[in-house]
This record gives sequence, structure tokens and C-alpha cells, in this order.
Amino acid sequence: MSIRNPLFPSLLRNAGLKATAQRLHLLEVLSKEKRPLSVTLLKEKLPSVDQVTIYRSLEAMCAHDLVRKVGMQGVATHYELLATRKHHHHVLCSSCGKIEDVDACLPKDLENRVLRSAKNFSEITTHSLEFIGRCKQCTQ
Amino acid sequence: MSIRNPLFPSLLRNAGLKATAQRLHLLEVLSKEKRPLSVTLLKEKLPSVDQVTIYRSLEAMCAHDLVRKVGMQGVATHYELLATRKHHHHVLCSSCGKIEDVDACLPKDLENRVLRSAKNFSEITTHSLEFIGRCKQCTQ
DNA sequence: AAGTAATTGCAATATTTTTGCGTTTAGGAT
DNA sequence: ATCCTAAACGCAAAAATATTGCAATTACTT
Repeated sequence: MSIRNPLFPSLLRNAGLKATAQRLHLLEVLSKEKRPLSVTLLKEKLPSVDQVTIYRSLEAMCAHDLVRKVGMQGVATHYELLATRKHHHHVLCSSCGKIEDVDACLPKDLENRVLRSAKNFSEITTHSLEFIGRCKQCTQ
Repeated sequence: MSIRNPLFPSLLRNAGLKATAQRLHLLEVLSKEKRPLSVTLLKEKLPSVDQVTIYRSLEAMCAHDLVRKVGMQGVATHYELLATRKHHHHVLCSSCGKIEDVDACLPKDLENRVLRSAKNFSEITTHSLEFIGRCKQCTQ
């Protein structure tokens, strides 16, 4: 696999992370999909990268907001590139697991309203919103 | 542990499930908390119930909407009683994992807007919305 | 009270994620 | 260009989470 995006090394370095071949490959794979990928799939696509490295790199890149961890109902944890994408959400097909990006988001004031009503919370930093439905294929 | 809620047996039977002692205990534990519980915690609270039974019962009750599976970022899957609670969401403390219920919900038309914009989906059945923040304790 | 399908428990296994540690490497200093 | 060191890697092992097969038990219909 050849590295194409010359932006990735500096993305990593700016975050204080080393631009290793493994991480560049990871970013490359993630950037080619505009949906979150599971670790299992990443392992398949990157057989030369150890699974521990995949986990540790994803975690490091998550910590620096290059990547986002997406936890979804009944599906294994997925990861998506965050660096080049703005905040967004997903629709999940409850039948086949297909995932698609969605741009719709919460009304701006909802987080504030939630914060006011929550007893034990002093801050809300973000939210995770997943729609669950059926894709066209699975509705026959 | 004594079974208190006389509603639970009929809840199970109405769903076509047998009202076994194990399931009643599970429901009892879930009903005493108004937040989702992890399987690990359920196992601790129900040492007499085999973990396989816990998994299988939760799955069966999920399938009949007595219980809901809640998947959250970085925390193991949790389950909550659905039968006696109406649709709601959660706030998660990113530092200690504390979970609290939240009543706020999406604007009614948002699901429809999402459906219209999604390329490959023909139906949206529900959504999962989790707020992530910091609880009062963790903000010191 | 008996029959039967559903449910349970146990043991084993599968899957997903994490940890420890010795080796290698990126990238700044020389 | 080479050296140096903290960061990152790969391997092996283990921990955590979830599933499967099967024989024994139980709820509930008749």
C-alpha cells in the first residue's frame, strides 16, 4: 500500500505523535471510507500491522482527536477518521449492520437543557447519536 | 432475594416467555436501579444465576422489549428495564463512567429528516442518544 | 399428574481487548 | 550524516466479554 495523503504525517506530528508507517497506513485506510470501520476489518485490511499496534494507535489518535471511537448497539466498536470530517452521526441497519453517515444533528440548546436537568453533572462535552433502522436491501 | 413486583411474571408471560426465578430476579435487580447496569454488575448481584443465563435472558427480554441494551463509548454493554420506563437517554461521565438518565429527546421531525437524507435506508425505527460529560465529583 | 418445549447450568470455546517486555524506529540533538 | 532516547512496535500471554453444545431441570398446558 502506498501512502498518498501528504497531510497525514504532519497531522500526527502536530498532535505530538510519531508518524510511523503503521499509523499512516491506518489513516489511509480510514480515510478511504466515509463510515466507521471495525478493528476486525482494519486487521484484515492491514495484515502487516499487529493488532496490538492497531488498538494502541487508534487509542493514541483518539486521545488527540484525529480519530473517533464509535460504539454502536450490537455491533463491535468502530473507528472513523475525525481529522478531515466535521462532527456528524450515523444510521445503522439493525438487520445487516450497514452504517451510513448522517449530517443532521441536535438542536444547539439541547445539551444545555440536558445539563440543567442532570443532577450530578457539571459539564457536557459532546454527544453520540445513532439512528437505527432498516436499509433498502434488508426491507427486500 | 424476595420477589416483590407481582407485575413481572405476567410481563414475561405476555411476551411468551416463561416466568422463571432467574428472570424475575434479573427484572427485580434492574427495576431497583434507574440506570443501565453492566453484565458484570448483574453477575455480582446475582451470584446464584449462571452468566450464560444472564446473557440469554437479557437477550430474550430484549427481543420482546422488556429490556434494552445500551451500548456506550468505552464502557461495557449495559442493560436497563424498558417495560416500566418510557423512552429516554443517558449522560455518561467520561472520567468515571457514571451514568444518569436524561429525559430530553430529539425533535420529532429529526428522524424524518434523517431518513430523507439517507441514501440507502428505507425506515428509521429508533435512535440512541448519549451525552458525554463530566460529573460533579470528577470536576473535583 | 404427566408431557413437552423452554430454560437452565456447566464446560468448553470464541471473540475482543489489554498488558508486559524486549526490540526497533522516528526524529531531535550533535 | 550519525547518535541518542523516548516513543512505538511485535510477540506472547492473559484478561475481559460473549457464545455454543448438550444433558438435566422446570414452567406451564392439557
